[in-house]
Amino acid sequence: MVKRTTKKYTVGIRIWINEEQGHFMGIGRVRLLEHIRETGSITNAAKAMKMSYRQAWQMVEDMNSRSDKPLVEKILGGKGGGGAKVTEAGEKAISLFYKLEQKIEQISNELSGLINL
Amino acid sequence: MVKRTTKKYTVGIRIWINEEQGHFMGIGRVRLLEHIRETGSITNAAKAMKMSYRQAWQMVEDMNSRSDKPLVEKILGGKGGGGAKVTEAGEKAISLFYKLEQKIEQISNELSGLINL
DNA sequence: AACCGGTATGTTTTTTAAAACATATTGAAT
DNA sequence: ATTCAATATGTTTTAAAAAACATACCGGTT
Repeated sequence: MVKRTTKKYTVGIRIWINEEQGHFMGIGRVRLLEHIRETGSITNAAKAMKMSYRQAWQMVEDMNSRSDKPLVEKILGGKGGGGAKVTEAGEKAISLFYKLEQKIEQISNELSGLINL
Repeated sequence: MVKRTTKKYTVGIRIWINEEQGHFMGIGRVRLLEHIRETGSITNAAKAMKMSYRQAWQMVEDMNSRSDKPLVEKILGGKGGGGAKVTEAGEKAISLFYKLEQKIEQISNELSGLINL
């Protein structure tokens, strides 16, 4: 028995991807992309996440305009009024993010073990 | 020449310490502790950081009440009206935080190299 | 050409967090 | 016992972010 602390502490970590202008994509936007993939539209993705369509649309717009290739392809009008789909570049971004997050997750656990308050 | 991306991306990371009830101490509170150490009071620390005394006081209160031993010792009344000083436990928390942050910093750089968007 | 459901975008309202303000309390020093 | 500067705490105001609302546009389908 070496430690005699009463409280239990852990290390919390948040990770995101920065583009030149700053914050580009965090877990929230990744989830949005996934919901777009599932539902086929920004409207329904937003509903599923209980966020406003406006905000969801703006996030997509921001990501698209700041990445080399758009992460979401938007379809205007037509059958069903249109929709949105995650592009190949979008899928790549999603999996990259999870890869990074996974590495961090494990490191977070290691660091928690170092706490000696 | 293997990569041909136009944009440059980096990984951003935030780290903090959780106590059982959740967020306990991040970089903001660490800086507050350091300013208290420098100035000898919550009042002056808050001024130096351009935050309201009220908020600074509440942060100290929160940290003290949730840690085993208080991180800040507050002196009420007396010479100069009183003051505040960082305890041994407080100093320990500060250096632990920086130690964790430093490890993370380096990992952040490594991960940035993995980005291939 | 009328319909439909989603995109696109401006405007207003609500919510929430932070700041600002106000005042009482404390205790050593004079 | 008065003073002083800091702690302690309640109340009000401001500011920023999110949500809500409203409406125009778009283009296959019928």
